[in-house]
Amino acid sequence: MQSRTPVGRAGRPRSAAADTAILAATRQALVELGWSKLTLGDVATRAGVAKTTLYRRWAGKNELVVDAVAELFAELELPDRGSLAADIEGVVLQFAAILALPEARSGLMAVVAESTRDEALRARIRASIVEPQKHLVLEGRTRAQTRGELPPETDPDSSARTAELIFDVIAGAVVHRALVSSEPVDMDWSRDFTRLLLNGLTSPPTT
Amino acid sequence: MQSRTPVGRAGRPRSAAADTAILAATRQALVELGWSKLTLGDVATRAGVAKTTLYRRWAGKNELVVDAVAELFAELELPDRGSLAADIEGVVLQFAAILALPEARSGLMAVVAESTRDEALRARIRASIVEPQKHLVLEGRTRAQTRGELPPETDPDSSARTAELIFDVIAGAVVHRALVSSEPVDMDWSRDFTRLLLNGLTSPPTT
Amino acid sequence: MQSRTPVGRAGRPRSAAADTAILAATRQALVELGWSKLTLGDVATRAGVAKTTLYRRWAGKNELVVDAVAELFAELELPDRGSLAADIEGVVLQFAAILALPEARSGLMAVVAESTRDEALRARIRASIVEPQKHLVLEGRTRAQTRGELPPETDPDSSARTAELIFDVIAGAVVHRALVSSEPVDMDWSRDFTRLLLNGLTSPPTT
Amino acid sequence: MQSRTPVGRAGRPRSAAADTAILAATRQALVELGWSKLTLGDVATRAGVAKTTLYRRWAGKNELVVDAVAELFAELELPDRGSLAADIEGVVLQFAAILALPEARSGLMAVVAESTRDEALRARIRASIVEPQKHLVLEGRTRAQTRGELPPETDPDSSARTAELIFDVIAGAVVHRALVSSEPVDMDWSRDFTRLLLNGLTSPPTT
DNA sequence: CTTTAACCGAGACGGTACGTCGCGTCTTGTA
DNA sequence: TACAAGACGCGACGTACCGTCTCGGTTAAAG
Repeated sequence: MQSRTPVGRAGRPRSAAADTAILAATRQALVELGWSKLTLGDVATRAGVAKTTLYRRWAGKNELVVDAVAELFAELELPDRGSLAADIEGVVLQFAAILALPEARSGLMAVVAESTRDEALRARIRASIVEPQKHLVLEGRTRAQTRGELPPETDPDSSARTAELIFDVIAGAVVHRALVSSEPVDMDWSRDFTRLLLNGLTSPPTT
Repeated sequence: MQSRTPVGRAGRPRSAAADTAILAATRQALVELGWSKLTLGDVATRAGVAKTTLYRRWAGKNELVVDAVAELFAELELPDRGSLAADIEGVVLQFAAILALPEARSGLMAVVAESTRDEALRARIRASIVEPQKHLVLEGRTRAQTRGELPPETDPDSSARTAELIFDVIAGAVVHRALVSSEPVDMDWSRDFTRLLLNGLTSPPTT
Repeated sequence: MQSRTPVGRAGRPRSAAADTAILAATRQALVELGWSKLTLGDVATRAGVAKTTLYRRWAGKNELVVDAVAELFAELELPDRGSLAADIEGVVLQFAAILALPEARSGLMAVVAESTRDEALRARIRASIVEPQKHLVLEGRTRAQTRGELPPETDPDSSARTAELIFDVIAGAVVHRALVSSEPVDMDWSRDFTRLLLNGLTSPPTT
Repeated sequence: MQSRTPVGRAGRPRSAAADTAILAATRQALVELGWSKLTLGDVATRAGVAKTTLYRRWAGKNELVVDAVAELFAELELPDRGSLAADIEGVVLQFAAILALPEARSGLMAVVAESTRDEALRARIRASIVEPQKHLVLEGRTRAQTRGELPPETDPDSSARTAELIFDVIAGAVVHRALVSSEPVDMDWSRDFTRLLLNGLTSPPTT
């Protein structure tokens, strides 16, 4: 009757626990059902939450799955294994381990597919999942330069372009091997791939 | 493609025109609506065909879209441009041109996503879309060996493994650049990528 | 592919049994739940029918309940009990018996309430429920005139107006007694009411 | 009307203005939306009040609307127009005028419909809306007896029964004419009805 | 040149999920 | 203790597609 909202917050605050429960439930549903049979009603039930609560926080299935999958990739890091080749092999295997998780396989490609017609979704995927991994390439290069395995950068523009290129090559090759060719990304493949990346086609493999 | 009226059977044969019309309608719907909003009822209407006719020939949306998209990739070939580098750049640009088509972008990734939980679908995608392109790698290598740009094969096992690896690297990198990073696969990128593939990281680009 | 719809009917015809089952299920739900807790989903389940089938045939809850209730009133008739007074008493008791059914009580008033803001619904109620009963008044009057209990009509306009008036008085009084005052419409009340209707207030009851 | 802060209670007292604002908002919403589309959240907003405040005072939509509608009928009275017939015609027209208000039409029948399955609601309607009007019948009869238009009462039981009967006949007929037959309750109809009520069917109208 | 079996269009059917809306309750901070 | 604000669990809404099932009508190869 008198009102006058004095400052920022009014009303009951959103439950922080709900977010956690919903994202976990989403991953569980991805494992059991896969992307296309996952329903938001089912996720809500698993999370012990009402469907409306879910819709209040995410615009739809796509956005929800992006967030759920992003948490899986957040743990990637670049351990120092002593040489550039060993560092690359290590990160390739880590990446492959994540792609072996059903919740990642099913969810990741589906949102990428959806993003071909939705610029906002594409941006969200890049911001939440892809960009945060690019530091791996930059760190790896800096470390290799420190070791003297790679020459220092001269042209900053070329430097950035090359980093992007390497990222696309590594990420693309691993994803294609794992999800399209459907063959294992194991230590053998990782070694072959790394040798190709470092030496190129014209320096023949020395198997 | 998938049906063919059984031999020596009485009764009215299936309309051949229907197959063509349905696949064309599917691609048109992919362009206008994208995978997730494409409905089989709508495809049937566009094709001037009853829903039953469609279901008599395809098991579902996934199988239909695989066939519709496969026809897009069937036209890829390896023109002889005089050098291994030029051949690779050429095929990369051709591949990118197909991935620029909305019906390919939207459909391809979606069926790959679905295939993460459906072995039969995965096999169908490989048989219809992926495997037919591998000859590009084999032809390119043979041609390069003839030219003396690459040494001849010694170990047949290593030879096959390397071909698979190169295929995953090329296809994966282009797809990742085009659909995930969402950056253009143009002549510049194609040249950078080919140089990396041929020379490797440790032979620095000479831009 | 060839088509040319030759004549009237195409496609699978609607199930006649479904209509019957749906209306019966509606009345059962009215008995158990009442108007406001009746849901179309529940009616569909009771009828062993999909919700879509129900919506294909009725625009909404209102229209459905009108049809379901109309069948209850369809059985009203005017038995010849020998005198105008006896005839009126008989029809009043019949009417009251229907209003004693929970499915009639709950449904009838609710759709009348809804109809106060929906001209189409109001017309449907009149056409399906109300108008079909007016012949009771006309038959009763004709019969009474034949018996010499009432004078023959002179002015056709006045005749119609009076019939409408009598209908409103009888129907209104019984409904009000049963549903608003919530008192029994039994033989005593029926007799009192009939005496008032025939003799008026100024000819005092001779109880 | 229904609440009243308990005596001798600590804490902030309930706002009296809120009750008024809520009931007015309810009537306004009945006019604009009708019973079935009226929502308590909307009423609260219109009244400038939180939903909790509303629920603290009324159990639900039914109770709220009964109170809102009751205020409309509270103003009915029996002006002395000189004769029994004129008095009846006057009260009939007054009653009809209220039933012409959208907030009364829509609200009244709806709560009556709801009351068919809710004894407490039925009692509330009678206590708040119906019973307070019965004095009109009693006053009218007394006045007519004073004038000599009607004989004095002899049997108190019969007297009460007749008053109830007349009330049901008048209220029922007017409601049926206005809401079901959906015809105007104007001076002509009022005169016809009054003549029938006073003289009965067998004393033919002298139009 | 007729069978006759499979085809075809249309569209109704039993389902499932959608995304929204209102309910009545609760949890905040402020008065 | 009341109050405004608004999140919450719940359940129904009406719609859209799914994949299946009648229908009546057609069409080409087999008899």
